[in-house]
Amino acid sequence: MATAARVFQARGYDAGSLDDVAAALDMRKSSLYYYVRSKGELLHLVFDRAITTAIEELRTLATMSDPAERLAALIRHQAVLVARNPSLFTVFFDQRPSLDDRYVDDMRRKERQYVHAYVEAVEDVISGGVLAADDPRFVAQAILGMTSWVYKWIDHARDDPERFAATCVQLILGTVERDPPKHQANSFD
Amino acid sequence: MATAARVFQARGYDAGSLDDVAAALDMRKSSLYYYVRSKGELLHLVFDRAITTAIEELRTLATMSDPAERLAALIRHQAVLVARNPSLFTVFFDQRPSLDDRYVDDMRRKERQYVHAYVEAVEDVISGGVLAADDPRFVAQAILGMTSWVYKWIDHARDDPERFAATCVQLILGTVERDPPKHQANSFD
DNA sequence: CCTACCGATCGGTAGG
DNA sequence: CCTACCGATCGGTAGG
Repeated sequence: MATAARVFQARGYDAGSLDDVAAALDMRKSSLYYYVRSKGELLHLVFDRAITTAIEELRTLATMSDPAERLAALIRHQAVLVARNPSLFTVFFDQRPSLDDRYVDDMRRKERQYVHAYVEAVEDVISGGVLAADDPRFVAQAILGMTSWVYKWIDHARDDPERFAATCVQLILGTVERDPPKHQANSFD
Repeated sequence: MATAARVFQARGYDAGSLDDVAAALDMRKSSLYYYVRSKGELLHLVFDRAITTAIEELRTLATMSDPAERLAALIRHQAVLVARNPSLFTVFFDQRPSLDDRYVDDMRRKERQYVHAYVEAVEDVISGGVLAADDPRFVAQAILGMTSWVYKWIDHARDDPERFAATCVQLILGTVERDPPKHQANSFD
């Protein structure tokens, strides 16, 4: 899946052939069919890995009681997760039109649930008075955009995911980070 | 170009065939070759339209003297531009791997210049004390992410680009918008 | 996990 | 701007 993600990131889903994926794994194309039924299933496996990883780590964070701390954790979560797995999320975010129709409903459902966690955190922070804004959905999408976008520009030679995450938290919540919590290494790239 | 952008947005560049583009224009595929030399050239035309439109409107905004006002204008510019032309910018942002190698250097040059205008505006606002942050590049990319991301989720039936733009400005600069400036209608979708 | 191969799609051209 | 057509690529299968 990680190899497929890298191939699809570099060439796009259609142009990235199963011959390319197999070559990167030092095998022949037909051998891949021992593991997957079709190229479409392989793409779905990549999508599923992305959304499942994201949701699993989110679940524990969503239980934090202090609204501002919870939102800060969600912001760091998305920035660090995407920054650490650029090829996985490049495919997830940019190859949506190639995903087979039979998977899209499930994917959209999980994504809506994901966005909802951010909307809820934003609402809680707004009612606590830490943040002023009219539309929590706009704020949540702005946050998801500023953090997710990192896969488009991050250069691992110079940019530290944790430092970028801290910048995002500061921009939204206006507080300087003192003791950023440790994130577990969770990279597929 | 607008039709091609819509086809490539819906199906992706490779899966969106010239037969599809031609059908949407009520012609035959071969007729397209009167206007473009190749499918790759058509894609480049879409890319060029996106970056050129973005840069042209940016040029006038970049001359504003007040740093905070200038940054606010840049934020609104990107949010409204992308929100109004989702198919154009979906192709521009997500079909990069399909762009022919001979165009990528030019595109990256223009993009760097574009990002630089945001970095500069952020630096000026920071030295003015309106915003506190260590790395202007992180802040600029965060701003470009929160605004550009709008093409992924905007629903024109319920979401107003200008209102979202105002939310972004408020999140970054913390001031409530009173009299948002009118933007010219500039939509290709 | 391999070699050999088939069939559909699709970018592109000929010629009008 | 059209009809007719070619050739390459590539997902997928047969059979081992």
